[in-house]
Amino acid sequence: MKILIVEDEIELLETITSYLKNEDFMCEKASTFFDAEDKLISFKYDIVILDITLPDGSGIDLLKTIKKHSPNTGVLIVSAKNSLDDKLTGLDLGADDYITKPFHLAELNSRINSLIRRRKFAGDDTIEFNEITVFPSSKTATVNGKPVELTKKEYNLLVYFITNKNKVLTKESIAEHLWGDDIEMADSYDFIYTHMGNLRKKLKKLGAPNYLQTMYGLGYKFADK
Amino acid sequence: MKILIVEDEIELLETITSYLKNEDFMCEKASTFFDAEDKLISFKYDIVILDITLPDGSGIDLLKTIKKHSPNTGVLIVSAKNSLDDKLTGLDLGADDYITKPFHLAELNSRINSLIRRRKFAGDDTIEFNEITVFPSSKTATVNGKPVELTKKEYNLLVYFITNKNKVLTKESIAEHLWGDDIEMADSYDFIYTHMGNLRKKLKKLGAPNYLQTMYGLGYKFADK
DNA sequence: TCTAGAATATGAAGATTTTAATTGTTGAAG
DNA sequence: CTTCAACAATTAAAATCTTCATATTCTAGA
Repeated sequence: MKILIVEDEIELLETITSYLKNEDFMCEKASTFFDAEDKLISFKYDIVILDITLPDGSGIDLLKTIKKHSPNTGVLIVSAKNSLDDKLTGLDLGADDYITKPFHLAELNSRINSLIRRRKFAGDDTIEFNEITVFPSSKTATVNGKPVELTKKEYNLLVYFITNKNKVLTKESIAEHLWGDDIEMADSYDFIYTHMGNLRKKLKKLGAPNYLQTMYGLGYKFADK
Repeated sequence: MKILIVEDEIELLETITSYLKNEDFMCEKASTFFDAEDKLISFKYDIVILDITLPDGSGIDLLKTIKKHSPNTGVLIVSAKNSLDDKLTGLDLGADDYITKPFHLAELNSRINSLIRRRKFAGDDTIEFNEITVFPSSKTATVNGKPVELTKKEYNLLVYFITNKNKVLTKESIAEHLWGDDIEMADSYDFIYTHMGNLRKKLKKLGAPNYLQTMYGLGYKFADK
């Protein structure tokens, strides 16, 4: 998933970039109109985060350029302006979403993810970890090239772990992520043990090491060794 | 669900109010600091939508008043300012969420709903339609006072219909609302027929009329007659 | 090191959800 | 007024998810 971030405030540009890199996106930066235009014509991006208030040109023109050269690229407009007109103009011209400064990075992240979902960019993309490969477009996965028969919950569990590799995930966060509103928190979470067991069993059967490590009293971690 | 809207821009105040009334919230308005303070002390609200930039007093002080008199009230701060400081101050002082002008009414609505979910305000609240009563706090429902044994999907289905009574809901929107990411759109939606049938059967068994009307080729409508 | 209690794992039963096949219904076109 | 095809309902079976009872593992503290 390749993202171009167009933002003239250097500090904010760096903040966003390092945050999104940490979320496992491939990021490139552009801090001027011409830099952005150049990169947009030369390379293909899945998503462009576009500040429309640039000092040396209008972001709206960049939006037109994007839609002309690669109509499948998703555009998330960032603006400090309070004008509703900007918002509407942007959305009319084909932007996919709009976020007003200041914003929390978490919100930016969630908008990017909802954009990915809506547009099904996932089509071109795979998520990998050693011998395991996940294909979001078809919601399937393979181990050493052999397909794993995963149920919906197991698939979601695997994706959640693989996209948060090397991080300890608590049962609470797993429950929140996979079940959301449907689950009353502070319940027993017993079912997670079951799903973990089933997922481990299926991955093991196809020859993957047990990456799903139990961190006693803390949660689980998906990692090597 | 009782909501107080504190906003000095009269036009916006009216817009928000009529929108939220249409979403079946009980709304009251306050356009000045003193009006708001008066109402906050005299009545109990589940949620306060609070513009912190009032001409005759600081919204931050109102926030303190709210937290002092009724700590369980949820507060959604509205601000035109771009300052991150305001946001943090507000959240530190006990606000539950923050939205920057300008915003779409749909976004306001979704934030209110997520606030309701998080705080479990639903505890005090019921949703009713003739002989049917839904208790969000326990995720249960009754018909003529007799409990209906509903599964999770059936419960969600009933809530979605009853909170959108008299509106035609397409199979697509039902699928999106109940299954969200977990479902690939443009699928068959066959399972909705099954769930509809099961829900109808259970409601009928307890003596409720068939409110779940089929709108051939369009979807379903939950309504009288 | 040993032990008790908490945390996690496992397997099978029970409940729910989804699929699939069949039957019934609707409304537009002839 | 028919016919036909799309839409919807119904039912049973299959798959999945959750619960429950039991077993195992882990860790802090004796």
